[in-house]
Amino acid sequence: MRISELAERTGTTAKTLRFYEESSLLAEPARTQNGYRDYDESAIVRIQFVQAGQSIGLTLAEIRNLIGIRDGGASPCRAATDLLNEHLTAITRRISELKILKRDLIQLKIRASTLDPASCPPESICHVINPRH
Amino acid sequence: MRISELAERTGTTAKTLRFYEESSLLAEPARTQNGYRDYDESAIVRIQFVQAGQSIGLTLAEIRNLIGIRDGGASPCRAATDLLNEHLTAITRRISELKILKRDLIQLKIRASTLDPASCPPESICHVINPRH
DNA sequence: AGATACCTTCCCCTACACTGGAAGGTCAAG
DNA sequence: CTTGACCTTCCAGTGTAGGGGAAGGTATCT
Repeated sequence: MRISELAERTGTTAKTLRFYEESSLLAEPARTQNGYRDYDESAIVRIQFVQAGQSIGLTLAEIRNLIGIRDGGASPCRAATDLLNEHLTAITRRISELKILKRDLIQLKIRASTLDPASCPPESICHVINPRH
Repeated sequence: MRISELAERTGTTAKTLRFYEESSLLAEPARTQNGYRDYDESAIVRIQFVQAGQSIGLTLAEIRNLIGIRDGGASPCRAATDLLNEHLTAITRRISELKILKRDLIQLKIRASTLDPASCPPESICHVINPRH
């Protein structure tokens, strides 16, 4: 199949598929006589793997790494599990950072409602944002 | 004071201060005879405002916008409050996205523990990540 | 023969907040 | 007189995941 059919069947664009190939996420396909890329069905599975990885927050570099392990003949399942754990830790940390930030923003809002804009000293730009002044 | 002193007193770098000036976050300071930047104390307050904005998650573009309103003669307090509300909404949404992602990752981990890496079909790259296969 | 809908490679652009480094000027100490 | 620590401007690169568009080739329909 040609590139735009593959793009349509995987819900992406031809541009993205060329980019994936360039990024070693997708093997170079066969070419027809006239130089067009000619994919077989296995390309679909490969792209779905990339998409599955992205949907759980893996970067293309991490996905490429897993593909590399598989292409090296080994099973990437262990590496994948490690990645999962890393991401879980990072996400958990990120969630608590965001919760703290959210609390701070709410505090700032409460404080802002007690302040009079007219009394905001120009040199501090804005006393809502800059509570030091 | 010279640029490296200002950098030290605000916990940043000379490079960053030049970048802020270039980005219209910091007014062009006076220059000494030899062309060195010569800051007065007001620069410190300005930089603290930028840092206060950053610490609550504002982008430099948003901070520049608030500064622009102040420099236009108005009080940016209203705009700042609007920004606060926007960010609150975005952060709240982001937190729930991350929570969903976290649940998904945990599900994937549980599933992974029931799978045998040896039985992972090579064409699906990794059955931990790609549950379709 | 011409329109159109594909396809190819190539290079640059996006946002974000800086950071690195080159090439050169200035100043005080030893 | 030179060393070292500053300072200046300017250009380019970082990482992420593509997107825009040019210039040109190809296949099909009418």
